[in-house]
Amino acid sequence: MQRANQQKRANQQLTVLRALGEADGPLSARELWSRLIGSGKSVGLATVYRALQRGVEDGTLEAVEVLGRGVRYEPKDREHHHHFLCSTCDHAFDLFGCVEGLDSLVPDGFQMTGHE
Amino acid sequence: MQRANQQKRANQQLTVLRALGEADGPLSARELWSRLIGSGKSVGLATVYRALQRGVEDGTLEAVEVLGRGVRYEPKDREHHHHFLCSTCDHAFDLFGCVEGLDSLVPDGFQMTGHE
DNA sequence: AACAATGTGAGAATCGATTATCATTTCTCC
DNA sequence: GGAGAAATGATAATCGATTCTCACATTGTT
Repeated sequence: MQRANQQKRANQQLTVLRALGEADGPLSARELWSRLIGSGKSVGLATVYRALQRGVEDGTLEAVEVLGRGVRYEPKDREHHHHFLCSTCDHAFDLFGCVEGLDSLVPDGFQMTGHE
Repeated sequence: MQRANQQKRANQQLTVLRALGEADGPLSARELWSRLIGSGKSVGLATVYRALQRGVEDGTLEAVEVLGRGVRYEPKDREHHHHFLCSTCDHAFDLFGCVEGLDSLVPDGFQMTGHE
């Protein structure tokens, strides 16, 4: 029996999603996991993946691609925005607002359904 | 000794780079390889990787990231442009021209060095 | 031709990211 | 409190992409 030095572990999913919601940009599964561990929360990487996966399934989260750094996740309730990657700290941040002139670039025969 | 049914194989690197140059957009190593094989050219996947790698090293090629589809390569001599992914055929095409209004989105404290 | 340097192909090995497995633990509902 | 469902963590397995290895082919040089 050992429990004393083991912190209470309940509904880790919420813990995970909450941490993601507090981030200033999209996080990868591993980044999110690191933050959790770093802040003293004890969760397994697998649980983080599960939480993210469900989040995407039920539409709470959105998976976005940040350049060559793989998939990252963020709450879907944020308004339309983009991201930028800081070349100094290598972290992806939210970038609110949007560019213009995209429509005019679309070649004939194609129809734009969205942009990232 | 077997040679008859084996096509002449010389400077495959050139064959690879030429094929890439004829593409209408950036190609991944595998895509490029498939095209070569498909068009009757016999090259090894490893050779394609080597050709791309050297191309990037000597500045002939540029590695670009296309959404969640991994790294793709294209000749570096093409003027500044972007890409779009056809959701029907799942192929990445070149998109000439550029968007506007990016500068104004950059938060204070950051400096934009480029965009993709 | 002979030798050394380089190029090539096929497949094994590696590397990261993600998923699957399974023994436990926690929850939910009676 | 107890039974079964769901959640969790540790780690093995998987999957793709890329790199490595190595025997052999090709080219370049005398």
